[in-house]
Amino acid sequence: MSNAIIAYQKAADAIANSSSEVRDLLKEAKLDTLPGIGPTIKSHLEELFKTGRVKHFEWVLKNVPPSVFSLIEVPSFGPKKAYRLVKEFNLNNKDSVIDQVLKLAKAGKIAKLDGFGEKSQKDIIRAITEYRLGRGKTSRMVLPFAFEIAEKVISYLKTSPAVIEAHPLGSLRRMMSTVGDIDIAVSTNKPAEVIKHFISYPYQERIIEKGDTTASILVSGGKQVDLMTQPPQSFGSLLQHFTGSKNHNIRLREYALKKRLSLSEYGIKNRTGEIKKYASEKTFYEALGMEWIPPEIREDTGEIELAAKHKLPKLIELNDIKGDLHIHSNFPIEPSHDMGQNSFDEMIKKAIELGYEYIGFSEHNPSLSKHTKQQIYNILRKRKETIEKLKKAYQKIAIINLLEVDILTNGKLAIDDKAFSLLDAAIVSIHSSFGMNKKEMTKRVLSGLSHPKAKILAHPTGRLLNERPGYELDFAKIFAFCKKNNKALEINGWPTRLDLPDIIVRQAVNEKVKMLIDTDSHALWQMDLMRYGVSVAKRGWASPQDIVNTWGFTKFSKWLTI
DNA sequence: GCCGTTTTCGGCCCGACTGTTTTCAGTCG
Repeated sequence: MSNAIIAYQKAADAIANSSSEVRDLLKEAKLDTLPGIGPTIKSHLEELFKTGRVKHFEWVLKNVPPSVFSLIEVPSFGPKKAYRLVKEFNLNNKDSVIDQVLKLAKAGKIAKLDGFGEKSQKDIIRAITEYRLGRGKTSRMVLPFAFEIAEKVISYLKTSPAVIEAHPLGSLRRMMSTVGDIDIAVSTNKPAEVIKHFISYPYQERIIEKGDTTASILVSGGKQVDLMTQPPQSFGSLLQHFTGSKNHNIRLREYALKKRLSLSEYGIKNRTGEIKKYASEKTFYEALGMEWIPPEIREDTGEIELAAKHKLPKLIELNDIKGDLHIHSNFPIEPSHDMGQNSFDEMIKKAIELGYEYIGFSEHNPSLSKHTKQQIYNILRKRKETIEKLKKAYQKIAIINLLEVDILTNGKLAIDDKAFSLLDAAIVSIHSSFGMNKKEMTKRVLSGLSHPKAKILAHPTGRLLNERPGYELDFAKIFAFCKKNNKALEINGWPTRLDLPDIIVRQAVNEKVKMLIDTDSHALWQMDLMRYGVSVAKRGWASPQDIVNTWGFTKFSKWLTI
């Protein structure tokens, strides 16, 4: 592949992984701060945003029929094969090109081309037929769903004495918010025994494939789980390779090449061609002169350079969390949105079990349409009385009287100042009119956050994974406001939210904006979902000091001004 | 086209798999 193509792909990747809009970077003349964007691509982007087109691209594309791009959509067709077929048979209709290729293959005309044969022709028929059936396009699972499937399989695997270690691989191990495949690596000296144990998994629906060292099963729910085994002496290299990310591995190999070392899933090859195996990832990274890099940040966004200097930050861990502030009980608040399923008492006991120093209750505000201001006040007064009693009853844990208050379309909050006086502090959030533009939405959010008791902005982007992208906010403005006024942005651990997204967390960390991690629990069991919020924070390079609910209660309550 | 732990020039990740090959080219992860 041409090196210019690689350069363009790297640039595209940098833009996709940037937390800022290209348009904004352009405006602030910060475009070439993105790695992979140099003078040429920068000037192309400037031209694109100024005139809506790029002369250079038009010149390049003049010789590439659009039908080539349609054909590349089909797996097993790359640029070379697609271009060749389009040119050879003069297929210039981008809408019918795939059908035409299928027809040509069925008519036996493709096998006659130089470099093609009967087998390639059959492959083409199969590839297009599968593509037409929509295969290989299964949507990615949200992280907690995939993680729990993997966790069950892994704890089952560990019941076999032949299993020395077992870990998830790929995006699952890196704790990305959505996950494609569930792959698990097992360290063992008895692969046959492990495979046999694996395919006997009680929740297995079907064995897809069973080899000497690998196997795949379908588990209930229709998800595929792949297993690969490796002896302990080479387990580290395998784990490292299949954890990725692709970009992390590429950068790591480029780095190693400079030391005349070549990396692969088998180990590290030195200049004499000898391959050294690694039992652990720690020794693998150490052989490159680096400290071990947590999987969550293996995305080639600076972690390799810092690991080489042994200067990676200390990332937040689950046991740093000292309280959960976004909890919906079943108190009869007659709310605007979903009510919780469990009582204050049940949820407090669960928080104690989790070892928390404090817990904040934050049901939705009473519905505006069904109540007068006075009725809302009365409900909240009754709620405050109940919580005050609980504060006295529980010595082991501090209880905080919060509320999740809607920011209305006009930027006003759903309860008035009199009602606010009944609260310790409030979480504010958007639950309506998602269609507002970036400028209006930013204004609305900042207006809501400006109330002195509004300390936390919940699920800031409003996204729902696999459902909706969320609204747009001007995060530069939000960050500046939060920093100036001592507000915090929430990292919501709800499985389909995971909001803030990790790349925005990273930016908030850089801007020294405070955040906190909540579960948004509406039931007891959901209070265990904290670890997914923590994984988002970790992927955003957050340290304990960035997250206010890692603070002890004294410091935390001072920040909350109660 | 981009970039800097041998560098402002000379490189650019690695291996599996497949097919058409007899030493390689394309696609994929």
